[in-house]
Amino acid sequence: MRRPGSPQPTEVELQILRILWELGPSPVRDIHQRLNEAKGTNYSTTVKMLSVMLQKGLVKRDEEAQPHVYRPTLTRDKAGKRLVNELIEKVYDGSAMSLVLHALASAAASREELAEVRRLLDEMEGKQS
Amino acid sequence: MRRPGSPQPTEVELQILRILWELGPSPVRDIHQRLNEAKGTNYSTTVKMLSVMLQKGLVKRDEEAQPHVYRPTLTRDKAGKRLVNELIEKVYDGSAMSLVLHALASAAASREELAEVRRLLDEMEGKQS
DNA sequence: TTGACGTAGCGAAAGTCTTCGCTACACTGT
DNA sequence: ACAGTGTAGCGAAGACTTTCGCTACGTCAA
Repeated sequence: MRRPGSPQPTEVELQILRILWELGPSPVRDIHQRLNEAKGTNYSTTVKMLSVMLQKGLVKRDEEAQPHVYRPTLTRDKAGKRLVNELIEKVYDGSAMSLVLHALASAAASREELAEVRRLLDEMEGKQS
Repeated sequence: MRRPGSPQPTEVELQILRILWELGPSPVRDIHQRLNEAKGTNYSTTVKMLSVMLQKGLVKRDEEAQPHVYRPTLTRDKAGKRLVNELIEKVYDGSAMSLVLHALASAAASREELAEVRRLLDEMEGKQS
């Protein structure tokens, strides 16, 4: 049993969250269109998934609007952070750096992005000493 | 359906892989001891999970040895890389850097580790330009 | 009002993951 | 040979996730 406050999104739920992150608050129709393109999902299924997610607290909806408008309760950043922490915990036994190294290694990073990492690195070193 | 070559380990499977990564090739008994400590699993369950994992190709076993000795087919690094890629794909829409930034941010990194990241960064910039 | 259409929802089926009871086999010491 | 102990495996149950058929309701135009 997962505790109510921190339900890790499942596969399809995550897929729906991604759509919502990209589109912003949307009615079922829009969400469904994307999901259906991606994997041929039936409309009923999309509605059901959203109702499950609503129950889990992964999305909220405005029932005033007609049709209802769904929005994610988690930002992409928050969800990402959770999943990263989980990954670090589960695979790297808590060593975040191993993960960073892997991620860097698999990244085709742009110069700007690398600079960004450097900046963060500087910041961290500053705080630390 | 997952294709046979790349079965993503499930929750418990990952837990068992971690144990194997730590202990090295081991008989069920040793694996079970750890798993049981961690979550009170029944011996039968451990055996079953291993047989499932064997079928999926996540572990191999030496049946000559008595009792049989299990070893992971994936290194921690390989498994980690796969999961990181999956995470990047699923949550960050392919932007590895966002993940790196998150991971860095959630890391209580030592000076040596930060230096290590810098070194890798240098290397990447070198190759790129 | 009536029919067509878009939207919402329930409940059950199908699929996957995890659990374990029970059975069976191999080896050891008596 | 036999009981005791450790090891291996099957198959089914339970939990959770994902799917969708079918029903119902509201709105709009004829």
